[in-house]
Amino acid sequence: MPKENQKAVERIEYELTTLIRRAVYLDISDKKIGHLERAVYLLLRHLDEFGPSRLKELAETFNLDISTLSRQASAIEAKGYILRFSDPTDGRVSLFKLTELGREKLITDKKMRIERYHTMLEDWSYEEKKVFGELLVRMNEALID
Amino acid sequence: MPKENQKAVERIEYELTTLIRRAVYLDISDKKIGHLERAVYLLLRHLDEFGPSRLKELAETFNLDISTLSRQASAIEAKGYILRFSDPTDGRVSLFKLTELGREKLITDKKMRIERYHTMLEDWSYEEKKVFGELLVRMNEALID
DNA sequence: TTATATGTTTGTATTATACAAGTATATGAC
DNA sequence: GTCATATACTTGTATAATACAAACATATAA
Repeated sequence: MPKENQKAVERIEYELTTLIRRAVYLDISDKKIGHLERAVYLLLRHLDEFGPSRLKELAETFNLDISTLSRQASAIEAKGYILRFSDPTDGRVSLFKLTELGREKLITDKKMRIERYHTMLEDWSYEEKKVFGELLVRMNEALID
Repeated sequence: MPKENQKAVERIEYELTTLIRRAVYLDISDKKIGHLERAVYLLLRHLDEFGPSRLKELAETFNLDISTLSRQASAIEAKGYILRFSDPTDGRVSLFKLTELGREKLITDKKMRIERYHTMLEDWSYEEKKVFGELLVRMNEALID
């Protein structure tokens, strides 16, 4: 059924475009989840998941210019969420790692975000949530290129 | 199984955050889909779907300030994609509608976007695409608040 | 008919971003 | 070993999207 397949893809295109708009807004608005801005949350999450990272790595992860990450990291460092230290094997490299405060902030924020998703999805069955999560993983793989 | 349910929600939170970052990047990068910027695409799509609209309506739809929409609409009007006309029942109101050029651009762009999704999802079964689309619809409903 | 409300535009400030130039360190050729 | 080049990062500058506030035009209601 190529026609139904076409419809399904069209719906995904439509709904994903809508979802991105709404989700980005939600992150910016008063109703935003937690205390951390999205960029900060993602950076802390990356450090938590992958350990100490250099600017170049972060820039590539987020598809942003190194100069942008340089400023972001400095701002987050100034807040005390991350710590800068020199790579002992290469004096040019600044590595960043989470501070205890940063880790606490990340955990708190993650909890709040997950709590919000619990509420939003409270009338979904476990099976539906499971399948949606799995399909999102595949969608993310597809988006890498 | 509350524990598995928890894991499923955590995964959704994680993957959606990732998806938004990747998708927003894809819209900005060289690899961006089609010719229209996301804001323009969404505005044209709204006019196509809901017919002539006033600024206030567009601003609410996109959760943006009216002044922002005022400038966006002027820019899109200058490109010839939309047309401004006065509401005959209320002289304060500017209504906007698609021009023929605007509709053509929208159709072309939508085709390209859908084509890209076809490619990205080519190894998904029809059933998977169908379910994903349905769950996205529900996710979007959940996001409205 | 005048005060107030509504819809839009315009002025201004802020923020996130990219690109380019500059600085510090490392590496490799000789 | 020294110098040219490469790499990692920072800083200067420009741009674009945005919000907020003030201004302006039109409508509504007392």
